[in-house]
Amino acid sequence: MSSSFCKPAFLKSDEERKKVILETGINEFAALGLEEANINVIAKKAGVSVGLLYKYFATKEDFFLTCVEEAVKTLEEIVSEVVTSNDKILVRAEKLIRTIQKTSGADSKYVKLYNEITKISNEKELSKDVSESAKLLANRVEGVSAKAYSDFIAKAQKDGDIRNDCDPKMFAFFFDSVLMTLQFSYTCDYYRERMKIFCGEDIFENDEKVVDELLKFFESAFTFSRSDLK
Amino acid sequence: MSSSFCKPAFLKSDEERKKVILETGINEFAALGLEEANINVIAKKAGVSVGLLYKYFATKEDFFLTCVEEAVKTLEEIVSEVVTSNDKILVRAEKLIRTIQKTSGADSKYVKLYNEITKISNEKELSKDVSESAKLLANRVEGVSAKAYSDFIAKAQKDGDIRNDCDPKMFAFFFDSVLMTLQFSYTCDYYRERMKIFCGEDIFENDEKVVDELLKFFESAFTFSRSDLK
Amino acid sequence: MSSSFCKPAFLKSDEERKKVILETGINEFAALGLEEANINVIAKKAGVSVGLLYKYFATKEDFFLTCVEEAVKTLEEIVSEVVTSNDKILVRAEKLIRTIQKTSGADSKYVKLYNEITKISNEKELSKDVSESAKLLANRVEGVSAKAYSDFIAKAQKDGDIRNDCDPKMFAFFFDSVLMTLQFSYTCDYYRERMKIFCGEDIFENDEKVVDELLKFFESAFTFSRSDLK
Amino acid sequence: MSSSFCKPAFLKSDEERKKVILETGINEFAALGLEEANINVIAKKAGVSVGLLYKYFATKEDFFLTCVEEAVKTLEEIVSEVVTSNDKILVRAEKLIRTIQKTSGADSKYVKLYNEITKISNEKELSKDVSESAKLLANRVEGVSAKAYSDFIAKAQKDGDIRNDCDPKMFAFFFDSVLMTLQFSYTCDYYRERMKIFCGEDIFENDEKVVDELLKFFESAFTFSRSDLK
DNA sequence: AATGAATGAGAATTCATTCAT
DNA sequence: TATGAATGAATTCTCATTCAT
Repeated sequence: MSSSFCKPAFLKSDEERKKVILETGINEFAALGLEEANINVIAKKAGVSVGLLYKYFATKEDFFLTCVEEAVKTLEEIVSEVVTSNDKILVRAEKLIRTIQKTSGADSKYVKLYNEITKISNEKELSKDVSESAKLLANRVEGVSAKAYSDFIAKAQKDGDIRNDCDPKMFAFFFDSVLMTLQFSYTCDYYRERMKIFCGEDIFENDEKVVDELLKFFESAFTFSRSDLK
Repeated sequence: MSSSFCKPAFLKSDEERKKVILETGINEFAALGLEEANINVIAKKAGVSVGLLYKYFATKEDFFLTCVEEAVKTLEEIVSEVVTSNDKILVRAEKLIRTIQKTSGADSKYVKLYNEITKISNEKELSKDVSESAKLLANRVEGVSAKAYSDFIAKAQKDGDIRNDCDPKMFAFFFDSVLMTLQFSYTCDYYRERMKIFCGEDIFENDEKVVDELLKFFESAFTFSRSDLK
Repeated sequence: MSSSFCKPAFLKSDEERKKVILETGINEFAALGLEEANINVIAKKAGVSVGLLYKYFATKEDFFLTCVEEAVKTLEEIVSEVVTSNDKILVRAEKLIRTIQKTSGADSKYVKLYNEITKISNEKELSKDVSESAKLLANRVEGVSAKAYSDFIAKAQKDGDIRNDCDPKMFAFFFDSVLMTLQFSYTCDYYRERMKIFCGEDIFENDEKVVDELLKFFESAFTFSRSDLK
Repeated sequence: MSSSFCKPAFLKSDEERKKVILETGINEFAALGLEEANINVIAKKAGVSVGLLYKYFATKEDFFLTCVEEAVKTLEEIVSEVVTSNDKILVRAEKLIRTIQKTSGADSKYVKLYNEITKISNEKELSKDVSESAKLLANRVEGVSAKAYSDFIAKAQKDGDIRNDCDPKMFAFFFDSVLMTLQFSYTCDYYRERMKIFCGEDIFENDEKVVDELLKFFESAFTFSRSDLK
C-alpha cells in the first residue's frame, strides 16, 4: 500500500516519466535479474540521467523493489479481477487459465519479475531487507488468491458442490500450484521447455487442449471420488 | 551424453578433489546464484587455488554448468528411484511426497540449484550457450518423471484403474506441477512462505496432513468424477 | 581590500539572507572541510535554492572563500579587541588566554575554519587561486597580532620592562605560537587530545591552572634570566 | 605496534613494493589530503594495479591509516632520538630546533600528513573509526615527547637547574607547542607564511637567528624570573 | 601440475553545476 | 530574481581471468 521504496521526488515527478522509468526497470530486471541489470544502462534506456535515478531511489535495490511493487500491483489486479468473480469454481478456473494464456505476451515481464523474486529470497549475502521486502511484496499476489480460493472452496463444500472431506486451504494450495506452474510455463523459458517435455512440442499451439484437460483434472479433483481406486 | 563442461584435466584429477570441488561449487551457487557466487571464494573454500580451477574449467560458466550437471545427476537418481517403482499411482505419489519432505534438509542445495536454473534460462545477455545448456541439463530431471508418469498413467487407464477420458501426458504434467511446487515449498524460502500463506503458519510441522490431503487431491483427480459438478 | 569572492548579486541581497547563508556555510565548512561539505546540503540548510547560491557565487570554492573571509573578519575583531589594549604584556596575555577559553564554545567554528585553511594551503591540485586566497585571508588574523605583539614587546624593551637582548618579532612569534596552539586545543579535537596527553585528562576542567602556569611561562620568558642556566 | 590497518597480504609482500606503496601513499595523502587523493592515481604512480591495492587494504581509509602509521613511526623515531638524550634542556632544545630545520626538506611529507590528521579528527561524516584511529596514531608522537619533556623538566627542577614553582607537565606542553608550531612553519605552506609575517620575509634564510632567539626564549622561560615584571 | 599474486575493465554512487521555468 | 530538477564526469571498489614461478 505505502510505496515506501522510492524517495518523495519520484512520486512528485511527471506521470509519463514515472511510467517510462518503471517500465524500463521492470523490463531490465525481468530480463537480466537484480545483479545483472545495470543502473547506468537502465537510465540510458529510460532516457534519463543516472543522477536522476538516484534522486528518485536511494539504491539500486530500492529501485528494484519499486519495480517489483509495480509488477505485483499489476499482477494483483489481473488476478483479483478473475478470482473475485462469483462464478462456480470451474468457470473461474477456466477464466484463470485463459487469462494466463493471454497474458503470456506483453505482460510476461511482470510474471518474470515475480519469478525472479522466488529465487532472490534464497540468496544470502543480499541485504536481508531486500530479499525480505521482495518476498513480502510478491506474497501479496498469493494473498489475494489464497483467500479467494479457500473461501470459495469452503463455500462450495457447504453448497454440496464439492467433496467436504478435504481441507479447503490445502486444496486451494494445490489448485494454485498447478495454475502458478502453468503461468510460468507460458512466460518463463525454462518452464516452457519443461511443459513441452511433458505435454509435447506443440502444446503451445493447442490452448484449447490445455483448458480442457486442466478443467477435467480440477473437476475430478474437487468431486467425490469413486473411491475404488487403489 | 556426458556433455562435459570441464577440461580433461578435471576428469583425470583425484576423485576426492573432484568431489570437494563440485560440492563446494554446488553449495555456493545454490546459496548465492551464478552472478553472486565468487570463484576466488569457492577456490578458497574448496582448498584449491583459483589457478587450478581454471585448469579444470575454462570459465566460471563452465564450472557452474558442471556443478549443475552434478546436481541434476543426483536429483535424477533420487527421482528415478521412486518414480520407476511398480507401485500403484497413489503409493508412488505418497513415496514422492515423503521423499520431498525428507530431502528438504541436506539435499536442498540440489533443488535450490535446480531452482536457480529456472531463472537463468530467461536471462538475455548471458551467453546463449550457458542458459541453453543449463536448461537442457535441468530438463533431464523432468525427462525422467515425464516419461515415467505418463507411461504409468496410460497403463493405469488400460487397467481401468483411473479415468480414461484424460490425456496421460497432460495429467502427468499437472501431477508433476503440484509435486514440483511442493518440492520448492520445502526447500526455497519464497515458496515456503507462499505455502504458509495458503496452508497456515504451522503447515511445516504437519507433514502427515500434507500427505493425506495431497493424496486425497490426487486420488480424486485421477478417478472418474461424479460428474454432477458444474 | 574587500577581496570579494562573491558576485555583485550577493552584496545586493537581503542582509538577513546574507547572514544565514554565510553562517550555514561557515558551519558546514568548519564541520566537514571544503571537499566533504556539500553545496546542495548547504543550500537546503540555509533555506535557499542551489540555483540562488550559484547566482551569488561562481563556484563552490568562491563560496568557501567568502565564508572564510567572514570567519577571518570575526576573528580579527575578537583578536584586535584584546590585542590593541594598552595593558602591560602579562595583563594582555591573561585577557587573551581567557578569551580563548571562553571562545571555545559558540565561536569555535571560526577557529575550526581557520584551522581548515592551514591544511588547504598545502594542497596541490586545488586551483592555485583557492589555496593562495585562503592563505592570504587567514594571514590577516596573524597580521593583526604580529604587529601588535612586536610593537608592544619593542616598547616594553624601551621601558626596561623586559629583557632587551631579544628580537621583538621573534618573541612575538613564540608568544603567538603558544597562544595559537592553546586556541586549537580549546576548539579542535586533535589538539584537545594532545593537550590532555601533556597536561592530564582533567586539564579542561582547570582553566585557572592553565592561566596561572602560562602566565608564569610568559613572565619568565620575557624577563632577564638568572643566566646561570646551562 | 600491531599494524592493524592492512590485510595480511600486504605484510607478506615484497619489501621494496611495500616501501614504494607506502611512500607513494604518504606523498599523495600529504599533498592532497584523504578526500582529494585518488586511489587509482596512487596505484598508477606506485606502479601497481588498483586491484592489488585492494588486496592489501580493505578500503581507502585503511590504506590512509597505514600510511599515517608509517609516517608516525618515522616521526617517532626522529623525535625520540633527540628527545631521549641525556643533555641539559637547552642543549636538547637546540638539537630539536636544528632537527626541525633539517627535516623540512625530504621528510616534510611526514609532518604534512601529521598535520592533515589534526584536521581530520574534527570532521563529522567521516566514519568515526577513521578519525579516531588517526588521532590515536598521531597522538603517539605526542606521547613520546610529552613524557620525555615533563620527566626532564621535573628532574631539572630537582637539580635546581630551573625554577621549581612551575608544573612540569604544563611547561612541557608550552615548550612542545612552540616547537610543533616551528615544525609546521618549516613544512606547511600556511605556517610558513605566518612565520614570515611575524619574523620577516627572510627568516627562512636565517636558521641561526631562529636557533638563538628561541633558545633565549626557552632559557628565560625555564629560569627564575626577576619577578619585577608586571 | 599447482599456485596465488596481479590485473583492469566495469558497476554503483556522488555532487558541482546548469538551465528551463 | 529564484527555483530545484536534471545532468554526467569522476571515484571507490569488485572479481573473472591470467601467468610467472
